[in-house]
Amino acid sequence: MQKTPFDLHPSSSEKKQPVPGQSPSYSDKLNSSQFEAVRTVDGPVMVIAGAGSGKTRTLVYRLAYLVEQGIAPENILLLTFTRKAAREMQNRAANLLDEKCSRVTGGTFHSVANLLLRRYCRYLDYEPNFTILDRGDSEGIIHLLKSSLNLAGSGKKFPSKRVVMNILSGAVNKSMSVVDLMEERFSHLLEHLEDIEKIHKHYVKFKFENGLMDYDDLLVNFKRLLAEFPEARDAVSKRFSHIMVDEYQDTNLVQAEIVRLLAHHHDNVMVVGDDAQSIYSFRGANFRNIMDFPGDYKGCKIIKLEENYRSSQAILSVTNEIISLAKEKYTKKLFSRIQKGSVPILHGAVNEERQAGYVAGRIQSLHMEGKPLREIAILFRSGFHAYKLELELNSRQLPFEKRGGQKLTESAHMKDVLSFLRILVNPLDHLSWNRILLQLDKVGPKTAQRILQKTKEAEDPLAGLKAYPAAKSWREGFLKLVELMEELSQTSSPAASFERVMEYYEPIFERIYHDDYPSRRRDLDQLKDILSGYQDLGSFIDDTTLDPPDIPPTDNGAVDEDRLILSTVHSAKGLEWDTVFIINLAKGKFPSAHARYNDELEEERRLLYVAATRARENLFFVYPLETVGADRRRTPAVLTPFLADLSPHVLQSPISSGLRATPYPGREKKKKVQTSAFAPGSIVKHSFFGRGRVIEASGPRSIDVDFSGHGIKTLHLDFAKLEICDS
DNA sequence: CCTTGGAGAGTTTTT
DNA sequence: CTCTCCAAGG
Repeated sequence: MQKTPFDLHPSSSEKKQPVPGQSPSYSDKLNSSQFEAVRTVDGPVMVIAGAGSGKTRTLVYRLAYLVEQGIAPENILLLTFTRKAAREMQNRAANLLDEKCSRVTGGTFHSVANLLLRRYCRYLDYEPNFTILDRGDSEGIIHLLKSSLNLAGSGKKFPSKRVVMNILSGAVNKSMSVVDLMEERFSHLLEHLEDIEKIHKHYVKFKFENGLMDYDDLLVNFKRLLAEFPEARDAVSKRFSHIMVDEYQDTNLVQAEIVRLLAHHHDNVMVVGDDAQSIYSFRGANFRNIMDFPGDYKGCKIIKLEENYRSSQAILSVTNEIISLAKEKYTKKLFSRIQKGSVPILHGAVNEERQAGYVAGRIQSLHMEGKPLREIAILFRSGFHAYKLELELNSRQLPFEKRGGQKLTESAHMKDVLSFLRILVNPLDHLSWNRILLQLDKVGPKTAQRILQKTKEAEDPLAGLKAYPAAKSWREGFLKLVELMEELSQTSSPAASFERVMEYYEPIFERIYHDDYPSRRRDLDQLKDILSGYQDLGSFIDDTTLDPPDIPPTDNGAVDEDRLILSTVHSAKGLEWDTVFIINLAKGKFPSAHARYNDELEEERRLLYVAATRARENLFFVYPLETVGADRRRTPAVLTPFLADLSPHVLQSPISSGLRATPYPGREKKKKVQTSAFAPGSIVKHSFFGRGRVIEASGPRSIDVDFSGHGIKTLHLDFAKLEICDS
């Protein structure tokens, strides 16, 4: 695994001269807006870059341009959404100009925060060997706290660790207090407010005492470092004279503040983004950041990129319509000069099996016409939506690769192994210790806690562990563990440690996962391969949480096999294919049934926009007319409202296939409820909020309703299940 | 206090 | 389906 160089104190004797003769001819390769963005070196710039408008190209050329202007690559900071994106841009800039470009500091906010915190965290009373927690780890701590605080009782319907984490993390990412967030989004759980606050307090304490940081801490602590310790801020911010931020619409408030602090001395910041593609608000992303940028940076230059170089005009006609119904946006209209390709197709299949059959069939004919499979993608809202399709593709022997969803290091057996390695780096990590102790037969949560309590009191943890009076029933296993830990403290190379851990873990592994350990073993082998690329255990551990590898496709030895891509829309961001299928475009699936509030539905709309703008030539919208719920009950499905009202000419809808359940004439405006049906003051009933009183129409298709106990909600008539009650 | 089996529930998206 | 929770047995 190629690591990004990140030396904070580079030898300052770096040559800063442009390489003659190698300069790319910028103005030939860029349109005028792009060129303008590239050559603006100093001062704040905001680039509003529509989908496919050459955003990455602009960033890459600007990177090269800055270096050519004599700015040392080490002084440039490139913040991107994924580490892969950063790497790609660095490489492309290096190809364009000079190898030096790959020495630019690049990565996600989280990875950059991590690298700097490793160096400066002593200001915050953290030791530099802190461990980063992933989502599952955080929930594990919540679970421990729930039991130790006696909140897990059977009678109490206390929210699950997952929900608790949603609340705690949501509060950080939205820069809100727990109370405020709960009142706004979790009002049905307000009765547990006190206990949740209590868990919160202990959670923060636990992390601090054990040298742990979760994803949110990386950002928050980084911000604190910059805001509260001028010495550290000056050191860091002087280091980066020029900052570029990609996907700015998906940053949250904390991240925006980090940028503000980093640019404190010079304001040399370029942010690039597209408000229409903001799809991470569940993680606290706030496209207000992009709206507010010009106000926060005096003299900001705004540049819009509106020419699309990716998709045919036929595709853009649909996507422009989809997004035109959005509530709030920077107005821009994308256009394209690409005329090839046909009008996008809307297809309703009788059920999900037929939907899968339709997609697979279409793909087979495209493939037969000579289209490589890797140029075709199938996109969906959630990972499990592709389940039936995967079966179908398997039975037709169409090779595919699924992206998004479960990560390699998220499964239990992987966490088991990683726990040992984590402890080697950070012996205070009691979450990992706990996990290891629970692997012992006859040791459960209570015993594990007692052992840990003793170790904590001891001066030397390992000696403390060794001295613990083990009960007969589990003594044997315990001694093996002690032996392992003693030996591990002697080993030096990560690979050797791993070997030794596996030797110990193997029998435990087979006992714990006796049902299916053979299939899990593949993952462990995979982990070994990845580890072999590292010299330093610490950075390996970091990467398993900051850049967790996807579960690799199960190919039969063929490395470069031509494969279809199956992906969630989120994971497809920034990518493009000749042909794109978007499946399960039915109400309750896309938009997700979880999106209830108006702003959540707006985000679902943008999500569909992102999905559709991935296509270059061919675009298929597919939906089933019937779905099967969790209880195997078949329920009729309806086309997603985002596509229901588009102009007839932008979509091709093959009625001839005879699959359209509701014939056109019948489904005119008649079925749609108008806002006028809800007079202010009338009483309505909502499936989730109960009874409420209508206040007013807040938009063409939405009304504000006051629900006792839930407050005032804005409801969209196309989505909300509302009944009018006689008052 | 631990294990185990069975029933139940709840399923987004990612760093 | 897959985790999670619970109750009974050891």
